[in-house]
Amino acid sequence: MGHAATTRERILDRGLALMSKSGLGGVTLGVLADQVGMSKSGLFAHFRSKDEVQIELLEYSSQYGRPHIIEPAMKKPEGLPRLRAVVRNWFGWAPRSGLPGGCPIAAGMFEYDDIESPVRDKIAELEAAWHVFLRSLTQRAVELGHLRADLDPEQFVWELNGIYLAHHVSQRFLRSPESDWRAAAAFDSLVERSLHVGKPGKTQGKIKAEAKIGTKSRAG
Amino acid sequence: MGHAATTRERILDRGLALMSKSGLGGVTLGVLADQVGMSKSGLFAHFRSKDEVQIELLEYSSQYGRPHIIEPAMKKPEGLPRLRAVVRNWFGWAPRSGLPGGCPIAAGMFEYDDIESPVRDKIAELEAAWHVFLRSLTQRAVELGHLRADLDPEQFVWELNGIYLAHHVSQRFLRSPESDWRAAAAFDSLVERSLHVGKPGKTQGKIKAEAKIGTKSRAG
DNA sequence: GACGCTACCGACCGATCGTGCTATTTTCTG
DNA sequence: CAGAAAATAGCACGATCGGTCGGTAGCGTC
Repeated sequence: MGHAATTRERILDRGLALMSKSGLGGVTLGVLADQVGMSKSGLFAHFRSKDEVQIELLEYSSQYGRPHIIEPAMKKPEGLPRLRAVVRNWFGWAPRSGLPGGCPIAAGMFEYDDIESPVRDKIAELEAAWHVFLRSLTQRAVELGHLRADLDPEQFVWELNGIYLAHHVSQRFLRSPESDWRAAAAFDSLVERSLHVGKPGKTQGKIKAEAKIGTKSRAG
Repeated sequence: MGHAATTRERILDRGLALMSKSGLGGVTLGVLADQVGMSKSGLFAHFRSKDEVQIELLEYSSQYGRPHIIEPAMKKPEGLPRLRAVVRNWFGWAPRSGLPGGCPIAAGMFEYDDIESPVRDKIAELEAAWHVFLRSLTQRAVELGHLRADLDPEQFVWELNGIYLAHHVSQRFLRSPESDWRAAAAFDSLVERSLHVGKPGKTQGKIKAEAKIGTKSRAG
């Protein structure tokens, strides 16, 4: 597969833009073929089904994001700096990388939350992989003492994901000019309270207890 | 519009379930008519267009949620207790209220982030109203001294919305059994750091600076 | 020059989409 | 019971959906 930069790539390129703009459901064989400038059947000959088009498109978008999000951050020192860099590149990566619509995977998680299909499985796979990656970064920051030792990396990533989604909505749906710095502020706040062991006030004590219980019940 | 119950309500009822399960785009005149048990044209006579069906469905879902989310919380004392109660009722309200699929408005925000249409406007309207409501609750909690005076209610609600979205994804897409307590923990953490005036350490100063930079660099 | 292979096209399928127009049935009113 | 009015159904339209099929133009190979 050295440099198969042929038609298939042209299809995926166009499809990526289309998916970003119109969502996964908006990627239609007819419309996509039109965008690429070939007949529907000509395009279809490259794939076994529409599902396959969508799945490859999702994979492609994931690969497409990597050099924009992960790679530049990998030059930063391990631990918190690298985590910060990844997050900075992550938030709003899609429009910044030439995808006019938002992150296709984020949109897909809402579009396919009930529909059972291989496309859904693909989204879940990508999401899980990204989740694991973020958690490993977080865990490394804990190991290096950048984040406090008793931090629950799972919870950290969970809340981080919330900030990302809020940013997505704030930017793409509400079109708020505040979204960037709101997200940055939220993230910094998340980091800040993950730095050192905070004074365990009564409220926090209760939280910890709840968290522990939950953690235990799922430990298996 | 006194008590025009009957068919229109039956349509909206069925439509609400359908919308929750299949998303806004899944609400199709044919399918909906089938669900209601009448002909497509018979159903269509009650509305001027499909857009109107969707818009009324969104409004209906908003009204539908109110007694499950807001009203029981209004019995709680003003300020933080009431805010807590609303949030507790808010997270996961849809499945808890008989909507098998998730919150239709949340899903709609991702589905219609690029499509310009009156449906989009309706979602934006509902979202804005909810946002205002949450902010007023937060502000009241500040006024009563339950939350710290220098808290930015806007940012509070912004982050709260992130937790809600993360919960939606965690529950509906990932189907994680953890979602409920993860969300509760995140919310408690958000409240906890909004209680008292945190020491404005050097880190926080740096945060502000970065946020400013980020905003500027992307402003173009 | 006949062959097979790949890439692509145009036409077409049955289904469903939103949406009109015209009955027909049901219900309300006098 | 008549007749108006409202509710519902029947039907057809153009468009689009995912997908199939038969065909053909270009190409390297014997």
